[in-house]
Amino acid sequence: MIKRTHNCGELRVMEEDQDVRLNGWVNTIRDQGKGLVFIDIRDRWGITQVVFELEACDEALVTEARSLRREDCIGIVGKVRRRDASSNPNMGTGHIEVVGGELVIYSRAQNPPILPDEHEAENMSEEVRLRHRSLDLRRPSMQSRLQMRHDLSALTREFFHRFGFMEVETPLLIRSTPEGARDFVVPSRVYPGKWYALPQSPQIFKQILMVSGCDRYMQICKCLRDEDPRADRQAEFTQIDLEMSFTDQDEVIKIMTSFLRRVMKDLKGMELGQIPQIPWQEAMDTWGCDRPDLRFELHLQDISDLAPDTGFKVFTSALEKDEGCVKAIVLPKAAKSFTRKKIDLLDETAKIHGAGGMPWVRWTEDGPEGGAAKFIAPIAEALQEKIGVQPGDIVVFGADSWETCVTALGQVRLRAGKLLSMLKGGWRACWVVDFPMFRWVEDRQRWVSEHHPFTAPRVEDLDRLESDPGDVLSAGYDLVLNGSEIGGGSIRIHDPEVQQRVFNVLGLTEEETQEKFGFLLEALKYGAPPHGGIAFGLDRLVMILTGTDNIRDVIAFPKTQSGADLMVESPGPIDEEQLEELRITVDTPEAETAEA
RNA sequence: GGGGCGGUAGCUCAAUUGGUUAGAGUCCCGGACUGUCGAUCCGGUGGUUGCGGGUUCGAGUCCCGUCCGCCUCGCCA
Repeated sequence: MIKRTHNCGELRVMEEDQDVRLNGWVNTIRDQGKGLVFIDIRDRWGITQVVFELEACDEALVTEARSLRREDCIGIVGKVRRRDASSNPNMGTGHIEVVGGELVIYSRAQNPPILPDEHEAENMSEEVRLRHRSLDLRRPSMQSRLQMRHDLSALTREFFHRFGFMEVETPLLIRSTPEGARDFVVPSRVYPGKWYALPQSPQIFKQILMVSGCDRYMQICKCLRDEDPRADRQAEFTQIDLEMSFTDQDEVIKIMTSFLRRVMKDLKGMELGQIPQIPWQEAMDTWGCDRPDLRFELHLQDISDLAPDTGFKVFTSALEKDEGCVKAIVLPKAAKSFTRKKIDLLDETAKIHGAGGMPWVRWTEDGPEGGAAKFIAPIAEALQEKIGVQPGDIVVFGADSWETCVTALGQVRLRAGKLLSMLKGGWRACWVVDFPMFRWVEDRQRWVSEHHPFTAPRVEDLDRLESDPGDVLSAGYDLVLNGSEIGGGSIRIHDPEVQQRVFNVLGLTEEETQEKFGFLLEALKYGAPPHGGIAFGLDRLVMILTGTDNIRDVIAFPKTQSGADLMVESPGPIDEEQLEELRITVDTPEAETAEA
């Protein structure tokens, strides 16, 4: 093997006339005939042009170089030469080339199914890319995403190390607990019929570490939730997880704010401004979403007081509902560019998210026009006054129970923001605070935690925990960047009595809590410090830092939407003996097992 | 579990209303070329139209089922 002196991205005119050795892959071959051939050699750091010519070597070497094919793995020895007239300003190394004097072919490549070529990758089906991931990852853009991920991990460890955090590993094989997402489970061989669960997060372990006196814990850890993936969600994902003792909400927010600032500055050269704190109620009322995208306005405005005067049945019947309301969004100067088709898109968005429809009007010098104009006409003046609509604008309305109304309009807002190209540029973060403690779930006929069952209720709400659970706020907080939730945490319950009361509200009997969470309640008994923490979604943070909207692009070996790894072809079958050893019998329809 | 889009050469795509031997670019193979840089030019190989069934004289195209990928609703404390 040729031991390299440089990588393929670093040679400059400064190294002129130096003898160098490079290792890498053949990116392209430009064969000019019997006496001249150009080879672009690529490694993780870049691409360098190597030239084999009769003036510098014998014919046999040129012939061998001409036999190279894309993705052959090679090493070369040569001399750096300045390229004057023929320089290529598009490449970092474009002002030099290496005149080849020796060539070692480590490994010839069969004709590869896909080429690590950015031009082609733009159109390549993801299925093919995932199946041949080793080749896909050779692409510079994929390499740079992996690099960004590494840079973030390295910065994270360094940052928290300096603040006195200690990285502690927590187990992967734990026990299944109620609440939360569906668990991935692992059968026990030693205890047939019993199962481990893979952690949805190290939540309880990090709390126990606080009880153990670790004081400040952090971990970059895998979390697993057996739920359907999305474009920004994988069943298996990575969290930056941390927990602090003797802390409060303000301190956690302060440290994490400076962490995010540092990330943006070091990795993107961006100064992130002040990060406002927005109460959950305000976020929902104004943005229709608990993770508001502050890069554009299009606020939801309440017009419930004007709605009765319209005589519009959609409005009046909404107001009759429990917590019914009517809200409006002004789309400034949209009248011209918004065709009926775009309005229909917004209407469809509203419907998908639970609204019956989305009334709208176009505003002209003479007031409302089109859509629901005849209903809006009676309140035109008051409405103009209230929401500041101008001629040339479009106004869209939502009318329903509060939750349906704001969430549907919140989605309409996002869609409209995209259609109006308002999402460009900028980094806007906010903290969302004052979350409700519980949410009533109609299907299950019970309260569930908005955050998780270990989140502390606000002290002032403690005595209403049982009497009015829906009204209790928690000491929880989410960090939102450009409309994406990148972190969430809370101050935890450190009083076993309060913890038991919360479990009770969630409908867990004392027996059940003892069985499922006994170890936590036990630990809290022996002097638990006040503590709290947060978990950051590492994958999502890297997505934002690398500007991709596909989480699979920031994970080296991701899974598809049905949880398969197309490269290793997991999940796969296991041997009969393995099943027997685990005392597991499989009961699947024949059709499914026969298929392959 | 529901909705939407898609699956044709190794890769990216085309194929009129159901009609001849399923085409093109690229990759690959062969040839030409001493300054290319998404090299160019000439020639060539390459197909179970995801899979199974049905309708038809005839199916890439129509129907039914199924598998896979992407987006999305539910779900994701």
